[in-house]
Amino acid sequence: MPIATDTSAPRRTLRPRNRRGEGNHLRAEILAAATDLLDHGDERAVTLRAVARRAGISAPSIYPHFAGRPAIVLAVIREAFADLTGRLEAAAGEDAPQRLHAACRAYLDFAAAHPERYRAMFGELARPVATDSGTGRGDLATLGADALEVLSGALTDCVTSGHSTSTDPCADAIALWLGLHGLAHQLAMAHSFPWPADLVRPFVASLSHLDAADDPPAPAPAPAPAPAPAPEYISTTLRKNA
Amino acid sequence: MPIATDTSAPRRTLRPRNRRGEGNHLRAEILAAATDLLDHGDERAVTLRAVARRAGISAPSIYPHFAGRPAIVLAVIREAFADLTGRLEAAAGEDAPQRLHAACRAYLDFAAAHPERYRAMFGELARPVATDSGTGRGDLATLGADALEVLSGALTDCVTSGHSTSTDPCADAIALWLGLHGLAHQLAMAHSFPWPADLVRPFVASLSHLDAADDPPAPAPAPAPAPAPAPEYISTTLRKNA
DNA sequence: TGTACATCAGTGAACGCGCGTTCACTGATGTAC
DNA sequence: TGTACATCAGTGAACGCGCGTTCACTGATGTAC
Repeated sequence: MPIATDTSAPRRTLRPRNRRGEGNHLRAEILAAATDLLDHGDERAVTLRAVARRAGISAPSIYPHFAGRPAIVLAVIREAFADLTGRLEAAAGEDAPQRLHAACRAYLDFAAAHPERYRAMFGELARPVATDSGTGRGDLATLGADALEVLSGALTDCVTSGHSTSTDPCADAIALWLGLHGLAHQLAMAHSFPWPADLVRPFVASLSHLDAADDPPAPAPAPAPAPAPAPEYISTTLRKNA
Repeated sequence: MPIATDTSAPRRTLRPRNRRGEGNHLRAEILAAATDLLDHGDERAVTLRAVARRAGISAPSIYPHFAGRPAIVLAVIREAFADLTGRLEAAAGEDAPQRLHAACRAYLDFAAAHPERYRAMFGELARPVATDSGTGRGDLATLGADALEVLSGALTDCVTSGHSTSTDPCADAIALWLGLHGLAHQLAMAHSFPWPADLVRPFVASLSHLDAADDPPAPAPAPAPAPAPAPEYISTTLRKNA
């Protein structure tokens, strides 16, 4: 069996070449092709040649725009973090708790909509920076911080407006994000979304120490809320311990 | 630049062949070699030929023991889940809350000790089962459930023994595991461990609704506990919002 | 006890493949004169 | 306005590599007689 399996796309179209002076348009197309490959496969599918095929260009045409394969992946990740941060900032609500909830949902929606992308983002963040130094991976941490800061700020707003009883918003912001990350990773794993909203809401509320009065009453506060679309190894355990 | 970078191990030793009838000993050695490669690189480093090199055998010698590369990875993951479950079950304590805390620490220690392994475990769990059906990936979910059930059971014990005020241990077991997973993933990313224990403890206690009286007093309950070894994008955010 | 033989454990060479990267090139297009 | 030219955008062929997998094989070892 050959290594790659995507032999179905020999060349998408006879792509018209950019006009003189607009060569950098190709950079965005390469990035889009790489993101597409990541979303519909996994990180291993993002090879230089596969990206070139997807973009409808020859492989060497990538080099004027990216130093090589790692540079492409890095750019995809960087763009994804910027996208995530933008979505978090765009989350709106009438008051601070609603804004916090909206931001959390935006975070989880992002992970659910682009599971492999989300995994790759934090996977790349995970690698020790020393692997290939000097390629500008340091600012990935900054990008992660930008996204996290939005959440952290929303929680702080809840505290200052009196909607959260958190006595240590500093630590609770960490806890909230850790919880969201666990949940998001879980959402990225379980391809059966949408996830029931009544799992997310109390989870966020609990970690944020939000007043229960701020929450709309849950549709069914039964002891066993029957998490139907949950992945097997969650629902199995629940059934055993319920 | 070539694809793989590990050219430093042409052949470890002239490995003596197993005696007649003991050929299946090699299976364990192959598994150990693959696990070793995973721990010291990433999942992409686990190629069939690299495993063979590490094990000191020729590449075709793997086939009597494993159907191919995916089968090796799958076996590594399966073994890792069994290992994790065993560690959780071995966690001891004088009462239910201590057992729960010990299990949580064992969980996090596992992730911190074998970051790439931990990531690969849940990464493999994440892939849709339909990718290569019939290769026995279904029971991965069962393995995940086994590990989770230990945690879930420990939390239930806390409730029945009156140490947890959780009114919905079913949902809280999910929340606890999600939080742990987020924390574990974070630990797997931040290579600077040991993580401060006073971050984990309140986190677990909060998610488990443990009575505060059960906890030993924190060493320094200052508002800003100065999470020194935290990864940059956490500590940065904290500093900004502190 | 000796010997032929079946089986086991593992090897070495070879295959075709996709990969990353290089090199010299081609044709279009804007610009200087 | 016309024309030579520099530059730009991108190509096609080729390289050496490691990969997964196959095939026929080799030598040791236990076993039947």
